[in-house]
Amino acid sequence: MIPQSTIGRRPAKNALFDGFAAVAGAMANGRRAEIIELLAQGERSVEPVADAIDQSLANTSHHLRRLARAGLVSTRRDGTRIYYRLTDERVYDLWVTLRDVTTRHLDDIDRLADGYLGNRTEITTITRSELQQRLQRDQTTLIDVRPRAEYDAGHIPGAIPIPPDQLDELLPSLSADREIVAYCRGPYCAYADQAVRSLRARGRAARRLEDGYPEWQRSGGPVEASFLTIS
Amino acid sequence: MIPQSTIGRRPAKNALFDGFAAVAGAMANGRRAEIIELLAQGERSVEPVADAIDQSLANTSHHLRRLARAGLVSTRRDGTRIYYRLTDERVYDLWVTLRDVTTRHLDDIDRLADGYLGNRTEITTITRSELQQRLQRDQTTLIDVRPRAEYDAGHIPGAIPIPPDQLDELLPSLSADREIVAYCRGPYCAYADQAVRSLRARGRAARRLEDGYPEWQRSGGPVEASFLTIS
DNA sequence: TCTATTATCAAACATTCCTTTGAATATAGG
DNA sequence: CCTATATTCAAAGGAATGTTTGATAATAGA
Repeated sequence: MIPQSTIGRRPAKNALFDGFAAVAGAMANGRRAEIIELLAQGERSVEPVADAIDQSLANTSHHLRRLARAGLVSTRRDGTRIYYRLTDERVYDLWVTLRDVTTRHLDDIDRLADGYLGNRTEITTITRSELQQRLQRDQTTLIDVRPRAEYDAGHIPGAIPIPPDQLDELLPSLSADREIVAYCRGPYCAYADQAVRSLRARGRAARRLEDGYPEWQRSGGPVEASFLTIS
Repeated sequence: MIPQSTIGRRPAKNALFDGFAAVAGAMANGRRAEIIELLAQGERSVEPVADAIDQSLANTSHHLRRLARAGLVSTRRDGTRIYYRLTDERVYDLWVTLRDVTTRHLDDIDRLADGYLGNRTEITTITRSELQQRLQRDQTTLIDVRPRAEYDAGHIPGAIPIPPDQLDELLPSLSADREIVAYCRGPYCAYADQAVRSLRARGRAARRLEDGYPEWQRSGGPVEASFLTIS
């Protein structure tokens, strides 16, 4: 029995650690986790968020409010719209660390990821540094398969916008003499996998960039932007 | 209305993000947060953990189990005891990042910390690098105010063990000609503050090390250990 | 002022989570 | 085998959480 120096201060200690737990609790819901991943792409108003997570407006508003109360997201009003964004880079760090720890230690996560993204053994990746080299030597066609608004808000220089709803239309128009690299929102974003599968089915050499655009940006890679916000 | 490319795969996407949320949920309880902070000091069996968080054995076992299911802690059996530890360094990173984000963004956290630790304006801190310099020049008396078993399991070279339950006995015996620096388990550990207050009340010059022992160790500072485990 | 749009609030139900209680399991040692 | 120790299991009540529904605020523009 270790002597308790917290005697009498237990309620205060509880309250302090409940504070940390409250922030963890804000991330402890799958839909809110999706929201964080989405807002890492750039600020959004409520409706696009609700669409992305397939939830009602009221429920989405509720989730956003909970994230805001924990300090993870901040808001800005413009006319009748309220835009939500991650409060700062550290919040993104927290999300990436959570994603990373989960990937390493939760036994089921590979099975779950395969369930969502399909078997990924055929999807080979290219590292950020290798991509940068190949781009400099003009050896690679780079495509950005995120929705157009996200491309406009910021993309890797030289990337061709191929929005997910126009994959079938635009993929055949890519020149056939070079390898293609696709990127999207992050390691658990389905768009790039979809593009790579489609290209390989046509006999083209295609890989996906490791992780996605936010990771590229954060690791100091060059970016090009026109500062649009979504909806 | 943005077109939904997740149509039909919504259950799989839900399951994937629920996986991330499950790990966040494992941290989303004040008592479990305390457990993580405690296990960052070294492995423990169930009873010392239950003591530290002032909870019943059954409930503590339940919390540890939940952390284990999320992959955040691992176990090892030795005779009748089962020792719990953080699974790896990344789990500690996750906890530190959560602590950091909470400190920055949760409005109440300063008030809560003051409630537990008292007004900290009088507790000045010293950085790790400054401490290292002063130790090399023999300008500082360094005291480790964690429980003895934690000192034995690893401490900063040259630190004098002053367990929290012997503060009043041992503090007067410290030589009076040098500044004293105290450290303990981390930024929200009360022992070092308690020691600094007590010393300053006696007219001694005293500061606390920023953060605590795990942060010192992790940032590459030298350590000395005798590899004991706690009960 | 009136209307349309965007977002939040309030109430209600079902679900999950936390804690306590008492019983059960696993190991060590006599 | 029997007992003591350390830990987990199972059940139950109360609290917190997630979702839906319908009503309520706040702004822009006619």
